[in-house]
Amino acid sequence: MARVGLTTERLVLAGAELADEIGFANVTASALARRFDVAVASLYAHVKNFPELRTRIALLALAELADRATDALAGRSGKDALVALGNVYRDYAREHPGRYAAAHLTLDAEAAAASAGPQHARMTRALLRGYDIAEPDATHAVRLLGSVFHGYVTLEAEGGFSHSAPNSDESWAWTLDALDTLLRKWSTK
Amino acid sequence: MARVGLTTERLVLAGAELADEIGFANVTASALARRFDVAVASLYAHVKNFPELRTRIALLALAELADRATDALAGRSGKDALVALGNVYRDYAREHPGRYAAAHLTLDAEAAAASAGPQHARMTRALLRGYDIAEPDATHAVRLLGSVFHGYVTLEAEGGFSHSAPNSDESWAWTLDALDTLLRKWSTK
DNA sequence: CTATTCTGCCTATAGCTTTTAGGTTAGCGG
DNA sequence: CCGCTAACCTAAAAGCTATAGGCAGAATAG
Repeated sequence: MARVGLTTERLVLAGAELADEIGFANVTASALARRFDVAVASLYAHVKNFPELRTRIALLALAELADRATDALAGRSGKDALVALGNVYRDYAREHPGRYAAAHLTLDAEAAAASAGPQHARMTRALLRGYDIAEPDATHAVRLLGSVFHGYVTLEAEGGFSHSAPNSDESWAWTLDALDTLLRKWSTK
Repeated sequence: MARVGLTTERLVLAGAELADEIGFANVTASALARRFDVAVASLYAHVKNFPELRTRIALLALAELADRATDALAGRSGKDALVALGNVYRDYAREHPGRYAAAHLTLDAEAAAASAGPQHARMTRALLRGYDIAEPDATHAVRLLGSVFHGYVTLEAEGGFSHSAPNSDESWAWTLDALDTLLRKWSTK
């Protein structure tokens, strides 16, 4: 029988695409098998079990996000960097809703440590250097930025901002503006 | 055979409790049937199907949250009200993680309209009256507050803020402080 | 170029879940 | 006490995860 050439990587990537199409919660081993036109049991040669596949998709998403964030921050600082980083998360969530959801799968300790998660915190902290904020305010600010980015993006995805004027792009710009003034206010400069 | 006395309400309530114990995603019709020591098929006399049960749990959570928010806002204004409302969401999410997750289930249009969702937006808007912010800034601010509250609470639940000093309570207080100064700055007063 | 080994994918199977169809019986209204 | 409603049942179909073991295509050794 024609071999399809499955590998763990291809499975994870296909799972990520499937997540974007039908939602991360609906990514099932059988759906994945159907997509490769392969028996479900064949997948188990490449992934230990289904939860493992899900965390691998999460790790992929976190890594892709970290790549984009690294690019976006290169050569920028201050509000420029703030806007760029915020847009990385928002754009990624809109282009790849399933992957974005996967990125917020709760990982066990080892997986979390091996993931690009800590890198995200470091990048946000790096962004704050442009505002010159001392500890412990810097940590608080990292958490605030993470909360706003994640909260805005998920509420937007739920459709929370689409039912009334003004449109979401305006609120997003306003929000980034507000964060910038807030951070400048806390600056020790 | 001894009748247990199932009703839709009891099922939904038990589902909500189950969600808090094992996670909203793990609330299954069979788990619910086991909890009542009843055959699974018996549930279908009280709920049309499983998705309906999930949305009913979501509606319950949204209503409970709205109740708490109403109480919290009564007689308060300004930063006092801001802190009270924020704490409603954070405390609810920590006491009832499964219900909180349920509250962010994406509902179809009719269910969403019939839910307490819009009420939450109205309450946040009411809170802003203490800051006297004109449109369209008020709408932007409603969305910002929603984003911060939801984002902070979910990142905290994921364990994102528990791995390093300062502890989460301090960041939360700092965040509410920051929001207050931000809103006062935008005040037209 | 053949023989052997490895392994990618298979079928079969078991246990769990959701959902439908239809039967039985408890317990109330008359 | 009779009968009706509805609460709960068993049976069964269909889909999902996971394990075990088999076959044949591909890589490798000689």
